Amino acid sequence: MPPTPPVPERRPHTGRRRNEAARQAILAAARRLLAAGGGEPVTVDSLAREAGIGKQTIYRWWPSKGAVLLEALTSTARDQVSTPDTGALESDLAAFLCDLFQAGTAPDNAAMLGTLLAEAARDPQVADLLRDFTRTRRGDLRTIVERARERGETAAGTDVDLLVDQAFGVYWFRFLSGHAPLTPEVARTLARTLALGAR
Amino acid sequence: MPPTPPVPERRPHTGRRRNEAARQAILAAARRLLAAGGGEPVTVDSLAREAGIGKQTIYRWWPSKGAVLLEALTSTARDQVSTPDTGALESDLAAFLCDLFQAGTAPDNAAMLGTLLAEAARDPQVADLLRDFTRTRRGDLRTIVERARERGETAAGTDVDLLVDQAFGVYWFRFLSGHAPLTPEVARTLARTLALGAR
Amino acid sequence: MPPTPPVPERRPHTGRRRNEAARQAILAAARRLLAAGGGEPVTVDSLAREAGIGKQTIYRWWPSKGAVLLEALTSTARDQVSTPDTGALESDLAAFLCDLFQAGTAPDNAAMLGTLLAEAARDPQVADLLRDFTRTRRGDLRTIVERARERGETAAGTDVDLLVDQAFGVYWFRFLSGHAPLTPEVARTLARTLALGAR
Amino acid sequence: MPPTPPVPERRPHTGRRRNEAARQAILAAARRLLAAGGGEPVTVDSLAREAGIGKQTIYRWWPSKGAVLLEALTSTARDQVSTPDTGALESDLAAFLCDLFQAGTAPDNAAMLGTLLAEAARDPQVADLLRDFTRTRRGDLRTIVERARERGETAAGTDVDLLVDQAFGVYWFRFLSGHAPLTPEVARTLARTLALGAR
DNA sequence: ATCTAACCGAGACGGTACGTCCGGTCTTCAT
DNA sequence: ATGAAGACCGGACGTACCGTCTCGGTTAGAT
Repeated sequence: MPPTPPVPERRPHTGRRRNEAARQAILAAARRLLAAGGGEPVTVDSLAREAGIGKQTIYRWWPSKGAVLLEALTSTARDQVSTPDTGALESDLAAFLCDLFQAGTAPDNAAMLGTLLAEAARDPQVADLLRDFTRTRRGDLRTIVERARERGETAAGTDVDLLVDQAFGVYWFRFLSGHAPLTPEVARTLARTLALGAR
Repeated sequence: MPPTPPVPERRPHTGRRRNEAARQAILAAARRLLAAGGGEPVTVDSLAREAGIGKQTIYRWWPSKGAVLLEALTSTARDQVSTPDTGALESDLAAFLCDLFQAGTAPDNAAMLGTLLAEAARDPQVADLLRDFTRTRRGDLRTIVERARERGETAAGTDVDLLVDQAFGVYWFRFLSGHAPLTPEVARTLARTLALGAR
Repeated sequence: MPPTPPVPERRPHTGRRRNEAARQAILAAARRLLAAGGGEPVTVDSLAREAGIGKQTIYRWWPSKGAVLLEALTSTARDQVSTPDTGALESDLAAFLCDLFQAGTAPDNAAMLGTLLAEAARDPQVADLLRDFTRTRRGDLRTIVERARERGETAAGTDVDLLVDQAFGVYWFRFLSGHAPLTPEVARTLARTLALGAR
Repeated sequence: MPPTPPVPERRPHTGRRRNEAARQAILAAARRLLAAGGGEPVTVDSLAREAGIGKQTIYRWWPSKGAVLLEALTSTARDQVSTPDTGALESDLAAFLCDLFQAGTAPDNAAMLGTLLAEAARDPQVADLLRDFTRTRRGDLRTIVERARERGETAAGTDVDLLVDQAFGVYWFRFLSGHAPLTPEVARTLARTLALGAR
């Protein structure tokens, strides 16, 4: 079953200059297919068909299929997680992790991440892009912890990177394995544990 | 007393039996290819050739290539990590994590896991098997924490699952992303942090 | 659709001595499958299943699959064609050819020959056997012509082999190509032409 | 006169066009492999490798391997046999049959036909194509006989189709069975016999 | 107003791996 | 020893997908 019927709004050829509409059509199609669930792999042909464009148009602007999928993912994920500043480490962490868990468990995003990881594991280019993506996210969390350190909320020897990786580690491990939920309750417990451990 | 045996006349399997040597040859070949590094994907043909068997023999006993790879991995990993019992949570954790990190960063296993994850991400059956595998490993770590609880080393409200997932989370996250090392030093720091948080 | 349900009559294992019943079961199964039409290829497995025997039993008594098929065919064809002796070449030929054409156009035999030729064309052993078979049939026809020669019905320089091959050639060519019928009428016309040419 | 062309707006085929060079490379490779002798079966992979093309390109344009082989054969055979016009039936037949026998026994063509027949016998589509091919060849021979009839060289009741099939029948029967040669001498004898029988 | 070069949808191309099918051999247990 | 069952090796099959190339057509900007 096709995930969604091809959107019939005809994009005009622009010629000469890059057609932004085509670019957006590709990203939108990628999001639809990634989110479609069912685990059907997103092939380049299916992506081109869903977007109503030619395969070459994909390869003209992205180095590989995975790069498209990653951009489709990050362009939506970017603004779903904030870096709150409540003045206390635990509540900052709780807010950040609640957002993270919620975004990661939304069916669409979950499907996207899963599909994307499949690509990353075999396509080194995508793995690099994925690493870049997680670097950015780790940076967000680091910012929160650094602010707490400046407020004197953390002990001297605290390994900030390790703390950050404990948080993301729980998230990725449970997301990938699916053996335990990623509820707001868990987020709060984790925030408390981490804040406690940092003191 | 009824004359028929209680077992409802199981058909007494005629025909040639499964060749255990072939099974072991396949698993051994899978281990060699997974560990070969270079990131070359393990194809079914290469696996059959390396093992000196026919492709059909693979598909007769495993549902997919990934299932073979996973079994090859788990059958070796099982006995590379111990569940130490030093009498104190922190040192138990440190010992366990040192082993875990070491096994996970040994070039062979690292290559195996990476290759395997690629299969898992696209083959749901392999993903299930991988989940089973991690469940077993989590059980080992849980055992350590439970023992500490019986010794009264953990606070009442400690979320054991969360503690376990923090440990494995750091491992998997760094293993997959490769943004930070998995040294014994990190293992000891993580053990201290987790033991502290559990109190 | 299976050609025919496996015949349920259980043959007993005899042990020690060759089981003629198994041999006949194999030939009968071969005939059923060859005649089944539909063009489904007769595989060794399907043959064993249809006959209710093991594959090894086939290879114990025949060198290859094709040899079984050929024997299945010849053992039926042998007694469907006679070598009449009416005292005149033309009527002998007509009788022989009528029989030949009739046997060759019976739906079962037609399917058998077609399937068999497929095997012969790729399996040299079968090709040899098929050659032997046609040699026998050519011999039958030669006998008829030789008798006519003894009666003085043929000219001195008549190439008997060529005459025989013209008869069988028409048969095989039309049988294989199917572009024209093999009716008794054609058989009689051909007999007249050949008898005329021999004079 | 209507402004629109009479052709009812055929879809104007977009996309890259069929590569005639690839087509010719495939046919040439098929001819080489068919003629290679040794009886090695022509596999699709070997065909693709020999032609330097992908397997899919074969399956895109031919329904099966056999169809390729047949086209490879017919495209060469077409112009190896002529329809002579010497003014007399017997000499016309002799010339035609000499050509036919010579072409059919040339090692290259013989190997081709043999290999091809194996395909034809199991692939109905190829069988159809083969039938078309023989129809064309029969047409050539018919032409010769028709010309003789116009010259009054044949008796009234002559069955032209049967005469033609006698000629081709000898050819195919001996070619397939290989029990007797297809020499020019045989061709001339057959021509004399047939011409005689037609009078 | 014309030309031209980059863009577009479509889809054929070379190539690699897949999972299935089959032939002929080998092994197990029962008769 | 023979037979039924069926696992085994080897190897061809036809399909799916990737990333590239080529086709006719479109259009922005240079001439």
